[in-house]
Amino acid sequence: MSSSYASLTSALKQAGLRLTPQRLAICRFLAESREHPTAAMIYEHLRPEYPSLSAMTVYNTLKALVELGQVNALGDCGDDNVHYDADTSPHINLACISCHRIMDLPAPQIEALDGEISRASGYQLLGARLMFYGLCPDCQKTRVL
Amino acid sequence: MSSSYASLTSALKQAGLRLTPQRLAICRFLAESREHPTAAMIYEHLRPEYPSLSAMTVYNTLKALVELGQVNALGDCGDDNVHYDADTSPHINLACISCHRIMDLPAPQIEALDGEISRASGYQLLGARLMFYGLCPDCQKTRVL
DNA sequence: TATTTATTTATATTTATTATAAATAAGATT
DNA sequence: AATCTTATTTATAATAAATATAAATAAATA
Ligand SMILES: [Mn+2]
Ligand SMILES: [Mn+2]
Ligand SMILES: [Zn+2]
Ligand SMILES: [Zn+2]
Repeated sequence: MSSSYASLTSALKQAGLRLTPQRLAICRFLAESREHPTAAMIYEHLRPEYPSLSAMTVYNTLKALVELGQVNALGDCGDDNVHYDADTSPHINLACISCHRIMDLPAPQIEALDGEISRASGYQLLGARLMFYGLCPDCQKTRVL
Repeated sequence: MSSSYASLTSALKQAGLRLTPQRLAICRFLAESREHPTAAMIYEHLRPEYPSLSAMTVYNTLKALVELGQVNALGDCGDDNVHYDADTSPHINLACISCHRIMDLPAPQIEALDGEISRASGYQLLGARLMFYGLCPDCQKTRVL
């Protein structure tokens, strides 16, 4: 389950940032998307509705949300693009190195890990990005490699 | 425990790639390093010994080792640099978002996860990059934020 | 040794992201 | 409401990591 639209927008507001139409649209897309979008994907998706939208605004808003801990930057999944995840709860991201889709898997074990890692390392944990890589069922069929 | 020098070099050899002095030096550094180096770190470290070394050779060798499954590209840890890990066994990488060091934690639970994920998703798993982010004990003391 | 092939190096190019500054919008003040 | 002030957006330029290209070098083969 992704961070809700409400939690994204209220985090921005609490940080003293204005809830502009552009920022609200970016939050809405992040909250509704299940596809771990890149900055470019967000920009292209919103452009029809906001023709004057600039890529800078997308980058700035993503940066703010990441710094507020509302969004994770997952990094690339073989396509050289940084993918973002509005679901910051501990879960496994499963990326296909062929079609570059990223799906989620619930992982109850991970929640338990958190406490153990803190204890073992002395770290103050702030977030996790758990990526497994492989070939999705579809790509296993079609892939020649 | 990192991939050994021997397994890195024999993987290159088996792939039909020549074991040049530059490639051997890169493998040696990867096998001996515990600091999850970036391409730039490898380049700078080897330059005194190999003054003619080109950054392209570092990028090419890393790319080959990643494609052979001998090295993982962990992605950035808040410093906008891709870090590499010659330890491809399932383990947790714990990155400090302040000093950007990455340490390893053994995680027996992770090995069990692998099978469960395959079963649940139908994916053919090829690797994992497990990053936890936080503040290391040192940075918890000094950090103002 | 000569020939072929792989690799390295040097250089140019690409491209995602960041920086900068002007234009615009919003909020506050009178 | 009109003016002032600040935040935000946009357009543009700059940055820098990674990639592509091609000449130079090294290694393997005949
Ligand atoms: Mn996810
Ligand atoms: Mn590691
Ligand atoms: Zn796929
Ligand atoms: Zn630290």
